[in-house]
Amino acid sequence: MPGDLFMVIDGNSLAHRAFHAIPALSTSKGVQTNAVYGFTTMLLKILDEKKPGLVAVCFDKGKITFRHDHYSDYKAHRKGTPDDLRPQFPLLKKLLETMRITILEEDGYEADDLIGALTTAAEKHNISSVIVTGDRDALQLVSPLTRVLLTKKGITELDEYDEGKVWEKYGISPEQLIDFKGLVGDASDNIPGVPGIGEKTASKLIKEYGSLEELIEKRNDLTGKIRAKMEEFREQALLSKKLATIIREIPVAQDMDRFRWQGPDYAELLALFSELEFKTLIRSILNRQGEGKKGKKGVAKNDFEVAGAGAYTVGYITIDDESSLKSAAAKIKDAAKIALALEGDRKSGLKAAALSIAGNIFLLPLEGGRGLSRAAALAWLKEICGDPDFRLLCHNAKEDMWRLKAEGIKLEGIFFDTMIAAYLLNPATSSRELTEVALEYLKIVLPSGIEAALPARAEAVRRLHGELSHGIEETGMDRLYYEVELPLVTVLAEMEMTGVKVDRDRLNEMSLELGEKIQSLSAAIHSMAGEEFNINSTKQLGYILFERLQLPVIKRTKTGYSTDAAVLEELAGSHEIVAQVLEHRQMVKLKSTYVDGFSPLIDPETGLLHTTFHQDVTATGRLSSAEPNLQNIPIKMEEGRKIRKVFLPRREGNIILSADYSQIELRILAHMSADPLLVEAFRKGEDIHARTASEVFGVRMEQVTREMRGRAKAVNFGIIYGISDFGLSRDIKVPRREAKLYIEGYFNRYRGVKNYIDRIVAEAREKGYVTTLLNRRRYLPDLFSSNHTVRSFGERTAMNTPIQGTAADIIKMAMVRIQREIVERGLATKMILQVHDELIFDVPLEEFEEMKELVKTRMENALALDVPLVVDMKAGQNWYEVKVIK
DNA sequence: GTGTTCACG
DNA sequence: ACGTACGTGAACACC
Repeated sequence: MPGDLFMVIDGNSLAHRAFHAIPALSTSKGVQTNAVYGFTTMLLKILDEKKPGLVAVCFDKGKITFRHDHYSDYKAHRKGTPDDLRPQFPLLKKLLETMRITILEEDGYEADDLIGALTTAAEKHNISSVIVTGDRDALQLVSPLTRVLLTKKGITELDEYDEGKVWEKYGISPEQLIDFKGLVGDASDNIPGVPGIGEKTASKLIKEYGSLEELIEKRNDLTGKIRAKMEEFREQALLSKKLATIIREIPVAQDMDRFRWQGPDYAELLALFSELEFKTLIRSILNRQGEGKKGKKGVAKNDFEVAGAGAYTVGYITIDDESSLKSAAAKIKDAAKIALALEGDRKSGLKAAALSIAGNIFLLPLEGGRGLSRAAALAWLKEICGDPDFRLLCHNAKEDMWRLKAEGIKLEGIFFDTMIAAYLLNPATSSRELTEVALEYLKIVLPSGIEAALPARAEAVRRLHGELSHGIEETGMDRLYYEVELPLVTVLAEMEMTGVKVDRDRLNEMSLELGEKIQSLSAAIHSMAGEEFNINSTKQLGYILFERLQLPVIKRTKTGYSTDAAVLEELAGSHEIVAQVLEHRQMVKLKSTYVDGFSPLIDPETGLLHTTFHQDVTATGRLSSAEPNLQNIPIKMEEGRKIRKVFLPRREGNIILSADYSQIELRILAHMSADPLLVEAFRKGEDIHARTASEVFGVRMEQVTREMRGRAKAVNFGIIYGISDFGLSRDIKVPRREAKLYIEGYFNRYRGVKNYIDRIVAEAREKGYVTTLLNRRRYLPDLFSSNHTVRSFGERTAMNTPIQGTAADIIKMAMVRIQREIVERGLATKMILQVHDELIFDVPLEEFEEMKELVKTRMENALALDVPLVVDMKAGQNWYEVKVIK
């Protein structure tokens, strides 16, 4: 047994440390896990580093220890365990159980004392120990056989102390640390020590006299104040030393063998990590386990799954000649479903395809060099992908459509998209990469880089279909999935591929103009500042404004001065430089993000801009747009709005048609809350903000001023976002008390809305999630946070998501139907953009009247609510010129 | 990679 | 007592 290292861990200390080091973290169902997570990472790391043969974790047990018998105020000032930490202790114990690590706790003793007893026992057996803790008191246990690993910053940095290091750091021996503490005391444990003696003096005295007892005995040698203190407080000093001393004579740990560590029960550990949603940890464990396994001869074998108790391998057949193609084709033809995985990017074309059916996985290489030509392989792939009668399973089918487009293949039979399904099941998770989804739902780690990776992906997609389709039905999202999201995939692909025509000449002109404007603004700003600096740097700008020019600091960020637009507007009166900076900011934004940002993304052949719509990003169900983002093209400010002039119809004579829902979110609120006033206003077709003003300010509609209407409008927005008086007051620039009155006034008049908000939050708390009209779901773990700010955020999300999400449901339904109708009628019109509540079409002149009617009707009737949906139609020669049409 | 700012609905 | 409206993507500076 000697030679083995004994690792003794202070469970309480590390749990607290982990709790504070890891920001709030919880499972999708709201179970707090930050301390468990931090503890686990730390534990795995040190076990891996030290590879101990024996391990024990000690916990405090029972509130009263022998130290209270001696001193009733012991630890009186220490705060109790935080509410969010306490429930994590059972999880920690469960973790240690699955790690097969022995837990030690004894009534009436602190973890410290147990640790002391254990290491002392180990020393008797001549076993080296290492103590892991965040508590410096453990340093007194350091000896030739015992070291201490002390947590430094965070959870991963540890300092190792042996005797030499203690001497170096404190100038005294480990045993003398308790004498030292007898003098100095410890505020956190409420150990008094000797008042007036600090670290410096204590250190000097102990070095000179060797121990506290010796010092007290020879106190007459001392002089002045210290002598008087030692006389007066000598009992207190001795008591302090006793309190600080770790008791080593607890009758535990005679049999060291009970701490022998055999390594974790991996199956149980994976199950626990899965329950706690520790995905990174699952992956690292699976990776570690999967090392060193190789395939067999003949059928290529690939161990991409290591789940639970046993490894699981999957073989695949490479299609590399006419005969293997023929036999594969025969099997594929009869397959009920075919999972597809493609390799290659949008530009360079396909490199390989993998197909998985029940019983067989095929790899189809497409880079030649084998007994099958690329053309023959692609021809077969086209037979499968181009035939709507096959039931194809994909992960991110839209991306596959782009990959296949490069080979002239249109993907037809999309039967299931695992990425979209995973999104609906939990839209809040950070990534929908196949690797992540497979890990979560199949508990497998997909290989990467090797040839076998693609067959593994196809098989994962096939298996995921089973899991996810089940989940979609169980959560009542089948209609949303099969009738909205899945058909939308092809609609979005069509939109992306169509692209938007851009006026490159105008773009270049704008770039030059903006460049000149920025130049002259820069010169003016630099001369007013009296020096050259980078205006784009908030740090440098902050220095100029608040230090050099001494302007008042309005707001701070966590790293320095805030210079955002709100701050600058407030400073605009103080110095003429400020307005110039604001304008400079605006121009730089327009030039870099839009004008110059587009250029590299425009297809040089066609002059088309192809955005990517992401269907799996937002937590609410909205789409997002990227590379470039065409959902945030300026409109509010005239200078920016001009950018819209570069967006043209794709052919001369075509027209841009824009259709946007009027007040869709407030209408949804009216429907969901059934508030009589709100419903009535919409049914009558009233000006909703004016009506709100009339209700809140208690005046007749005719008496509503512009200002009143503006404020009411802000209140209406606020209601949707989860209003606070603070936010409203900031937005409309009235005192907070006044904002508060508006909100109260609103809820007084619109009782139905108030009830709806209360109801939705209560329901969310009960179920852990909220839903939209089409049953789209969002889990809200924040609702159960003990942090007030986080919890309030959860509550606002609870009320906003059903509204924003239902609006997303509605426009998505409209898109699917409009696209279907365009195809059925054989129209040449193209849907080109969606901007949350707006659809934009590129319409040939001869289809204009038909499309106007079609779009308006389909959008307004996408979903029947208790209030009408109203769509405003605009048209023009470019996106800037669009004007309201009847 | 993070923080700040700002464009949109 | 707390910090503050919901949802995005992109550019830039700076570590």
